[in-house]
Amino acid sequence: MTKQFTLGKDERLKSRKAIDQLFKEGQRFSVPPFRVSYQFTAAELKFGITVSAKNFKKATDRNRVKRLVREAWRLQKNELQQSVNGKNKGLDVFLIYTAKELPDYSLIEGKVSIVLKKFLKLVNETPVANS
RNA sequence: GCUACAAGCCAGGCUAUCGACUUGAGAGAUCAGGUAGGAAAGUCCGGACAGCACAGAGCAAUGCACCGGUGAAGAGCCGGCCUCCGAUUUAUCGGAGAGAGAUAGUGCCACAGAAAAUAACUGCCCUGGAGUAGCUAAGCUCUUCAGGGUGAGGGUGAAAAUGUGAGGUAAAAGCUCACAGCUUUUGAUGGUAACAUCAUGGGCGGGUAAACCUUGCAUGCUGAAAUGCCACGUAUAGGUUCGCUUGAGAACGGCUCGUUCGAGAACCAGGGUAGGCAGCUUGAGCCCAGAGGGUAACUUCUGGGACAGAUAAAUGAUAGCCCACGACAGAAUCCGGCUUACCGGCUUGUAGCUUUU
RNA sequence: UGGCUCGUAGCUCAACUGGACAGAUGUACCCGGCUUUUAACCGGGAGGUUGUGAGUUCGAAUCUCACCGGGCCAA
Repeated sequence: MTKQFTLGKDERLKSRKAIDQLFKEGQRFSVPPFRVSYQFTAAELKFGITVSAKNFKKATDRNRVKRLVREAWRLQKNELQQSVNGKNKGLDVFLIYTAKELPDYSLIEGKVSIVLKKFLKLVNETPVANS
C-alpha cells in the first residue's frame, strides 16, 4: 500500500526555470484570495506557493500562510493527481496569496478545494495525451 | 506578606494521526535519531574565512580620542580618574559624559546692546588756543576747538575682558598688594597610570571644534551573489569611439609621481546559461559541576553534556487534555559585542510599608 | 546578503553656511460674495509638536547618534 497524503520533492515546483516559464507562458485565473497560474506539461502534478513580503512584513506570518496552504493542498490533491496521471499528462500549478490578513485553516481549506475542483473540470475536458 | 526598582533565568507541556528536511542502518520495503532564537531582527561596531594586491613616496579619505585592565579584536565589557547634574546623612550615594587642542590659523555668535572681540563710540582727566559769556581783577567757571592720557562708568544679552577689598593717580587700569577662582612650569609625596595633595614661578585676549581645522593613533580593496571544481549551452557575428611602442588599458585599491606588464579596451544592441559538488557547519565556540587566580570584566585546570543546515528555500497541520491560557518573533558562511521588540512567570538584591514571634 | 538614498500643511514643493510667527499664488478643505443653482471667478480663514526619541549649542527643520517608515541598486 502506497502513501497518499504526501508532498515530497517530486510534487513541488523546485526549478527556477520552470517557474519563470510558467509565469511567462502559463494561463491563470483568480480564486480570491489566490491568484492561480498553471501550465500543462509532460511530467506530473507539481505545486508551489508564494506570499508577498509587501502584504506580510514579518517572515513569521509569511511562513504561517505558506504552511497552511501546503497542508491544505497535501490533504486534498489526491483526486486531481489521479486524474492528471490518468490522462498521462503533467500540470504545474502556482498559487499566490494576495490578501493582507492572516487566514485560519478552515478558510484556506475551503478555497484550495474550490481551486482543485476547477482543475478537475479542466483536466477532464482535455483529451488524453497520446504518448 | 505587599509595593517599587535593578540584575539574571525561562519562553507552554503531553498524547494520537498525517506530513517536510536531514543523518545513520538496510538490496529494498522500511526502521531509528535530530530539526529554529534570546533576540534568529536592525546591519551599528569588531573579527574569522576567501579572492585579488602584498616595490615605494606624497597628497587625500575614513574612523577613533582621560588612564589601566580584559579579550582574537573593537566605538564592547570591567575598574579607576576628572567634569556636570540630582539627593540627602556633608560625606557618601545615584545618574550622565563623542572626556585631545579655542595662546596654530580661518569662520560664526540672530534680536537687544555703546560694543560680540586688533577694540571703536560715549564718557572721565590733563595741557594749550579762542570767546560781544559770567564774576571788580589775578584767576576760576562755562562753551567750543586741537593734542595727549585712560579703558573705571554705559544694564542689553545666553555670554561683556576673572571677582571682592585696599593702595595708587590729573583721571585710571592686575598698575601694585591681600584673599578667592581658572590655567600652566618645576620640584616633592602617594599612585602602574589618568590624577590627587603640598610648595614654587609665570599667565588670566569670551563661546563654538556633534563649524572648517590642528595634533596623535589606526586603516590595502572586495564580500558566500566571495571563491574553487564539474556539467550543459550560445554568436570567433553586428554598431560607435579609442588604441597597437608616438602606448588604449591593467597591476594600482580615491588621486599624483614612479615602477612593471602590455594588444586590445570601453559603451550600445543582441544571444546563451541560471544545473550539480565543495565552501556548509565542531568553533578564538556553548552549557553544567567542582577546584583555583582576580575588586571586577575575565581566566586556568579537571570531569560531564548537547550541537538545524534548507536552496522557490524543511523545522509543520489537525484533534484532545492540563495549566500560569502562551508575548516578541523564523536560521541562510560563522563567531564576539551593541541596539531595538517582548504576554506572563521564577530567583536574587536594595528601599519603603504592614503584621506576627 | 551587501550597499545607496529620502522623510516638512491632506497633496506637490520652499526655507542658503544653525537665528525665531516654518513659507507658496499651487491644489484640496471651510466661510462669505457673484449666480435661479453648480462650476469658474473674487475676498477671507483654518490646517505643522518639521517621521519618533535623545544629545551638542544661548538657540536645531538644519549638526550628531539611536530607532521607525518609504524608495533604489548589485546575480
